[in-house]
Amino acid sequence: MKKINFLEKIIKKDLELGFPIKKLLFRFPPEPNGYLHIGHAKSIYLNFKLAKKYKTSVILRFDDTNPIEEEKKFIDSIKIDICWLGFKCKKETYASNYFYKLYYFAKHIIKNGKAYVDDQKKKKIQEQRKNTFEYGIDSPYRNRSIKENIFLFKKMKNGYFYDGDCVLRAKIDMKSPNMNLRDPIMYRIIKKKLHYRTNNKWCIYPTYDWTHGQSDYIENISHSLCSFEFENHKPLYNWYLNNIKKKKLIPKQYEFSRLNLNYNILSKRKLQILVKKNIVNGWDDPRMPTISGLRRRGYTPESINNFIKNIGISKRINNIDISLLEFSIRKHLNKISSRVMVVFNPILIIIENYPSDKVEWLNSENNPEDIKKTYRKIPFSKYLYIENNDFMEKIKKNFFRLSLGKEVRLKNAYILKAHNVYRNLDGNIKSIYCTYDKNSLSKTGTSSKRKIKSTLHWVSKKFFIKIRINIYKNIFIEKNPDILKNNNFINFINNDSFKTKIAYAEPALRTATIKNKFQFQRIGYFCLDKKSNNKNLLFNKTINIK
RNA sequence: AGACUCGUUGUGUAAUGGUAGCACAGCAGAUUUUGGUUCUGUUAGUUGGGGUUCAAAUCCCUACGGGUCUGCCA
Repeated sequence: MKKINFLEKIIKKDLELGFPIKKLLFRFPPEPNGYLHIGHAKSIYLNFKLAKKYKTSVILRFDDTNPIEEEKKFIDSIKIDICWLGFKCKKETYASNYFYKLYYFAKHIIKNGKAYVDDQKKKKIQEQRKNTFEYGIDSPYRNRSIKENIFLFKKMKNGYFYDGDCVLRAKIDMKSPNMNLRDPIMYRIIKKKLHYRTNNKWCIYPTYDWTHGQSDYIENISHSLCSFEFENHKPLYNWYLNNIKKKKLIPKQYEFSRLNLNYNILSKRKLQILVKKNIVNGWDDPRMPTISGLRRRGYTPESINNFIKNIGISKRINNIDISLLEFSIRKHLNKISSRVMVVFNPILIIIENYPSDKVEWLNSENNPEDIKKTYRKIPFSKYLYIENNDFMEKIKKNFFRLSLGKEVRLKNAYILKAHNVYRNLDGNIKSIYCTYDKNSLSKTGTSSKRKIKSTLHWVSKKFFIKIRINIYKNIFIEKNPDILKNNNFINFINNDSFKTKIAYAEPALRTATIKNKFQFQRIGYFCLDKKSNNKNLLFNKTINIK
């Protein structure tokens, strides 16, 4: 039986009660003030999957009501990210398309005596609003005549006032326990920055609360799904809708819990602080939980969508462990990535019974998970590098790799036996003298009966290429960086979250492209960074192998 | 302090009055030319107290705990 979340249940019930299925319509309403992050992926996935299930669609609506914060570049990035995640919107709209309609609705509300122009300063209004355990007090301008309000609202719109001089307020209830209903602001004057779309056409801008429900109404959205912080806004959402003309479908708002990811912060505003303070290198820094950051890190759309699917939708506070995300990406990358051999901390192997001028180009399988087998050639020679920590001089319990007198398999090559080590003057091991069994080549079957417990990756000293690798760790050292509130998450920055390293890779990596995903065998998953070039190959570590 | 809201193994999420299940993580074993993958097994849960009922995670009461709200942000 398929799991069905509480929102699907609500919709199912609506349909059972007679709501026409053809009128189902959803929306995704980002504000273009930053890049999308994995929390948005949850909302995107939810809406698009519902739309798909009921054969309807999703409108992408840019909630662009605050010119101070918003920019065109964010619009572009948001569209790219949604597309990359694999979703297609029915159409793309803008709240700013509805500024005139909203103005008309506002006049309607004023005419019904339900809104007024308040000449007080911001601070005064805030004082009068009081707090959650004290009644607010009415503004002295609350009972202006309708005629005067209409007159003043027009003057506001026509630019007679300056930023902060006055606002339009809904006349609801200054004593409401819900602060959102204590005469909320509907319009404010913003002249200090022009809107990136409407330019200087408007100097009054509708607030989120005033805009959102009406935009849903205009677009015939049936179910307006948002995260829990808007829960206390729902009575206001409904109040506004009840106070505009209603000839048609009234949208309904439902809330679900936003995504919280351990060791991460999922708030555009907070992520912006990381960008502005240069704690990270831009919105697409591979440490960022942004869609663009995850993409650059090597995450696939499939892995992100699968992760979102697995965590589900509910109304309770959730703290998702990062291991769930990691599981998703490993699962997908295991299926699709090409296996290659890269040595991170090299130690030299000298094969005493292998001719010094001989080179064998050995066949090597690209991906054992792939049904259609493909192969590449890797060079084998007398001098090789293996990982430093794959060798231990003395045999130790639970250590299956190379030690003196013991045999290991070299991946795709021969069985190797270590005999001696050569030390530097400082006592560190410089190289390991070994012999190989020439009848033990991989897949030839000759020595395959022999029980070899361990298989090592390696590169040829003569043919390896140097690559640079970016290695990332969690950007925060605290599981819940928001624990102290007040933007103190900065205190928990992990100063050790980024490292770069040189490694020795098999020559096949020279032809890597940005679309390829690699498994550096026994180490992890990696992909080419956008800053890589032919001379300096640069890789990002996506995730270590388990 | 109030209004609204949410409490199910370590983490998520199902079960809408009838066997508390699934995924991740953990642990154990098997397989393996990646200490990966795969497969098998396994540990662990209904916040407490009362009530209704043949039967309660589910309904009622109550206590406790978490979250949101005092922007002219969204």
